[in-house]
Amino acid sequence: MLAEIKELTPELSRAEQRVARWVVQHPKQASRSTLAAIAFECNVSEPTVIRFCRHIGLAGFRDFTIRLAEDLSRPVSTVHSDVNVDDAASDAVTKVMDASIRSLIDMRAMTSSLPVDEAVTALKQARQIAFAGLGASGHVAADACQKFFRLGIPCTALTNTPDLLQFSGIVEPGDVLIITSHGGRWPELARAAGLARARGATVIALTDQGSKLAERANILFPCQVVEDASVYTPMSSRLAHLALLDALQVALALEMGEAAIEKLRGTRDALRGHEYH
Amino acid sequence: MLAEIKELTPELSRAEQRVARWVVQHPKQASRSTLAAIAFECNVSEPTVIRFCRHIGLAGFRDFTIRLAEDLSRPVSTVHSDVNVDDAASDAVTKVMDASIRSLIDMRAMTSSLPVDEAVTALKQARQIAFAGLGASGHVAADACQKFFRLGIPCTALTNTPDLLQFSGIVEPGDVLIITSHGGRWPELARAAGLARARGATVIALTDQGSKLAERANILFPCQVVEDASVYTPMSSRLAHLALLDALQVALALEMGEAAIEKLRGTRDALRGHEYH
DNA sequence: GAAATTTCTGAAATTTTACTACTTATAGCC
DNA sequence: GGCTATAAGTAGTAAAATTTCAGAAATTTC
Repeated sequence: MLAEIKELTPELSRAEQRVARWVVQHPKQASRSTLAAIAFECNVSEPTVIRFCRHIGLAGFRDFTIRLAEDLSRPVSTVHSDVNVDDAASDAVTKVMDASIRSLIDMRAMTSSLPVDEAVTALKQARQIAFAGLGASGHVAADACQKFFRLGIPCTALTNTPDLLQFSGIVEPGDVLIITSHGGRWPELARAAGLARARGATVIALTDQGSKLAERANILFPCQVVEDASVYTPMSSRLAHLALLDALQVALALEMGEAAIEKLRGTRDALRGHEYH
Repeated sequence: MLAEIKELTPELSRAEQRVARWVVQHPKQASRSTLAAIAFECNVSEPTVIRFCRHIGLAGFRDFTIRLAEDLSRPVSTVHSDVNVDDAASDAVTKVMDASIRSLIDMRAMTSSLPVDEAVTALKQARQIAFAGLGASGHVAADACQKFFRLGIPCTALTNTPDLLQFSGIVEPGDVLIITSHGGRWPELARAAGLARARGATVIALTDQGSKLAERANILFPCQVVEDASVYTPMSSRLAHLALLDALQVALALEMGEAAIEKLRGTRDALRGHEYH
């Protein structure tokens, strides 16, 4: 419906165009405002707002608010997702959430083409697993580390360059190094991947397909990088990485069978007593 | 929301129950009716209908129609499929991804009822912001800390109990403490929230609605806890928390205006030279 | 089992909100 | 420039939501 309003805007009269523009920019607010409030916000009279509603094919203002409310909570994709300077706080929140959801959906769409089995096989045989990432990806690495460690596998998180490089200089064949990077552009990551691989470790990369890091990895989980449209754009890819690592952990646990279940139960029970005291 | 109404029905008075039942049976009609029409249909008086709206936690009848309309156009949450021992690795991956997506969608569906504006107002005035979380939520806290720090606001991440408790003993009025917790069951978190609040800080909690922590927070972002069906179930709520904090950061940046943009550009430019060398 | 207290419910009044009728302003055209 | 047509606003009206309050039901207490 917002798209429709945008489309019809040129055909409306001046004052009504003002209403149309405001509504498109503050859809959430619009759906909850009163007629008078919108008229005030747009500097037009109340009848103008009603005429606007009629012109876009609705019965009246009452109808308008309900339709808009329905529209706003419809499955994603309807609204354009770039955050705008004029957005009300709650509109921005919705847009950011939508972007996050989209990035997960995109990743899900590719699951069938991902090298899940290869990765699980490598992880199952690993003597130890290291998770590397810098900046925001560092948190992904740390989170994943904690996740996999609960399977009873020795795990480390490497979230700075010196640690990572040192680690890649001492890995042994069979060790697995999982490197997470948004764009794969940090040269140290590619270097570490090269070193680790040369020493016989398996390098798994979650990064952009065309990057140097991607080239040097044994197993690649490609993640298309969405170019930052504005300074506001948060790095939604990191959510996709987290979700993918969650999924890999579960897949690995299944592959490990009873052993994994026992470990997972162990971690859970250890916390339980503490939780309620 | 309809589910919620059903659940609350027994607690309502007789006349209000009639309204509740009618609404559940004619949700679409209810969303487009007037107060008088519904009162007539249910054979109750108009105030009764309003009281019904208030009892289910809404502001009034106006609020009711909009919420209902939003609710009705939401995609019905399909059955969440638990990971099965017999699943092939790639099936498991898909299921876990689906669960992650669902948890984000659920959160997105609630955005309209979240106290975004209150939170942004508090954050804008904050002298400093602290992000607290234990275990997996610790990574969420650390990630959020890094995000908000880029706006030029003094930020800390508190990911263990001693740090958190000490911090809550020295906060000053105007400071904001954001506590993230899956179930809100760790008693230390509630204690810290109480201490911080007593000292005049604003406590924002991302946690389960019924928890002690939730009670003690100034501002609550409720996150329904999905009971762990099996040991495999990963904590998807953490993704929702991350996405929500992303969204809050963007909302805050918008509210801060030019100042925020300048800071964000600054952080970006500082990295740029390094990225390609 | 009656009195007292609480809770519930609806009638009527009040306020707010959406909508209409009519008037004034504006822009286009001969 | 004056006429026409359309746009926008003022003021008023009907309708809808909300509040107040008093009577009715239910519950508790003695």
